[in-house]
Amino acid sequence: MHHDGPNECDPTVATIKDVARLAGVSVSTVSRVMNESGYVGTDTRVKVQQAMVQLNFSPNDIARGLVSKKTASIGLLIPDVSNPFFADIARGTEDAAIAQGFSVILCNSDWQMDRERMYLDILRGKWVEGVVVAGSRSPEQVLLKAIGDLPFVMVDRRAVHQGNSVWMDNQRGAMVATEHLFNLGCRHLAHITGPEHSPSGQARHAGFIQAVEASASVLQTQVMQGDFRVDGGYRAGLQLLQGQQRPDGIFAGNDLMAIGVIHAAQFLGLRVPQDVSVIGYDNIAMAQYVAPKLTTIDQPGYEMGKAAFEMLYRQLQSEQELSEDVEFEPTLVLRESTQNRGQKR
Amino acid sequence: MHHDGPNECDPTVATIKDVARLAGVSVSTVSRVMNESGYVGTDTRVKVQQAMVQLNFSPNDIARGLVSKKTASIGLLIPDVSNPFFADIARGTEDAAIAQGFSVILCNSDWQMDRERMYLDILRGKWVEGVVVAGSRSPEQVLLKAIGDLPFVMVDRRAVHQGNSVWMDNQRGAMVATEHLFNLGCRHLAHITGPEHSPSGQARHAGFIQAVEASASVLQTQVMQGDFRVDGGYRAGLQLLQGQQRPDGIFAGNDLMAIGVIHAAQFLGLRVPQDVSVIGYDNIAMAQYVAPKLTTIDQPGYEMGKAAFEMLYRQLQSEQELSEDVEFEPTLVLRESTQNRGQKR
DNA sequence: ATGAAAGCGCTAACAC
DNA sequence: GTGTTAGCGCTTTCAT
Repeated sequence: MHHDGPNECDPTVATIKDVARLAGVSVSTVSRVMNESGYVGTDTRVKVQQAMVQLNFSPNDIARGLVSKKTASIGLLIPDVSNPFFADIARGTEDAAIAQGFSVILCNSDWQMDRERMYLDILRGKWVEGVVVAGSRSPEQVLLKAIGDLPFVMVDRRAVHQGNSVWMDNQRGAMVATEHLFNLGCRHLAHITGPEHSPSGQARHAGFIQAVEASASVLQTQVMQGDFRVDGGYRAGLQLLQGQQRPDGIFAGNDLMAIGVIHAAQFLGLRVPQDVSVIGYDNIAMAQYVAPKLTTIDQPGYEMGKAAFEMLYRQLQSEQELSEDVEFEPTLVLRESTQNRGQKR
Repeated sequence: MHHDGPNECDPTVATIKDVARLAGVSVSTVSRVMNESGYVGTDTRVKVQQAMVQLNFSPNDIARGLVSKKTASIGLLIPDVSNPFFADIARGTEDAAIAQGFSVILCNSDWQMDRERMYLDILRGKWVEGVVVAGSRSPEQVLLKAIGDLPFVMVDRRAVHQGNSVWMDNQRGAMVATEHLFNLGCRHLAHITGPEHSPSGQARHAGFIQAVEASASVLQTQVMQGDFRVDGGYRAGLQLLQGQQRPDGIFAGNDLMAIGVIHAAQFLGLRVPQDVSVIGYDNIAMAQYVAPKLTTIDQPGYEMGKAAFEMLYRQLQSEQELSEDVEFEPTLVLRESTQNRGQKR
């Protein structure tokens, strides 16, 4: 028999059995004291607890999960953690999760549907209790199908059929941005969109259009396709700023592209904001460190991630699938890249 | 009996038993076909596979892990994902992990030892197969004790007693940075350090000192305490630049502080690099978008994270604890924030 | 108040 | 080739 004596210093981890043996009780009693379930005599409890510390016992969550079907872990499916916005979401989600004793499994999909599907399958196999999906650009039906019966909450995108998403009204945020430009006296507005299938990009585009149409004065407008990256903003900015009708106000679909636009302007010898105002979207950390400091619409990634987990957690507790969507307000962050038309400096 | 008929559309997930029943074979046969272990007749294999797809079967990794002691998951213990450097590490680690079918559990410690300890305990309970620890500032002995017998690799810090760390020679990188300043003709050098207990900060400080001492010409030098954040760099920069002996070259312990220094200089009406050259460390994405673009020492977070997982994986395969440390070369990234003393522009 | 025993979903000898 | 059986570490009735 290969029984290790309980006081032997063995390299293998102590199990509930070892504790039981050492304490001279049954495994169920040990189980009771760890879970504080059922009645246990004070003296036995003490004996067991001593045995636990003596053996440096820590329960095997895997075995526990097998029985209870609870793993105290969730999946976080995002396009890319090295994108600051998603990194913030990740941090918010993880903070909220650990506060409830949950762990989060990180999955980077790079916006690819097949990777999302793959991760979802893996997560299911690991019996995560739910999943936070952020920034997906996949068609809703396909995505929902891949999620299957996993409890989930969606971030940065509104799920049409569900009451479980955390989002911002990107359209309204875009309107705020556009109106800001208009209020500054800009009359020739341009917008640089996100990549083609980005829901948030589309919403922002729609907001730009809506704000422009709502405005009384006739405006000239241009729209250019971007990609949410500095380079795309730079290229679009170059084209816009060299065109026949140079815009006096540019709303870039996100901060990265706004930074690209500013570079383009500087390359062309144009001054921001004197010659052209530029506003971004997201309010990434970098926005306050570039020159000129970027005016933008704030998108609170950390809070959104936090809210997402909390929403998921509520779902898990109550067994009811739908709760109320959480909506964040887009707020204008005024900095140096926009200024009143004609204002000197 | 609550047996669900195999063709009934039940909400509960199919198990290996259900597959076995549907295919009319035993569970071990099913197990054999999923694991491609042992002999299975072609016809039986087909039957089983059909049953699997029909039931949309996917094996329960929890149960599997209970038996095999393998969970195909690791922990990633970092201070903060919203720090771009660690986000890059996270991405690199995750990419390398998923390539081997491993999942990574994200843990943010905020540099706090007790959080590190807490996460390590949780990870142990979840039976992760190993852990990648990056950026810790805890005393080595304490940290190693908390890690216990978990296989691990350390990133951004060299473990004294182990042969399992991925790191950069920060001291040498700092020497490169300092020498660059010196070669540019700077004669009054200043260094802004990281927070007190940061190993990388200390190494960079040491490198600065060493480079200065190695230089033949007598130099004036100053060292100021920083905190690795923009604000700390700003404050230190202000003090340095307003002092009696204004430095003509500043080596900031990281890029964030370098950006702070540049802001301080601009606030004081000083030009960078004409009046003072500034060099950072890390080469974060932001470095190329600030004005002037930051000269810095590159630290390849993504590659380091990738290397870390691969090293851990090798360890797990070979059962041997020690392999060779992986060392990355610090490389100078020349941009606009440094220039030859006296050079006009 | 405590123990015995069944079983979570799967793997791995060991039989046949 | 395929089935039987005994666990993995734990929870949970059900007795006692």
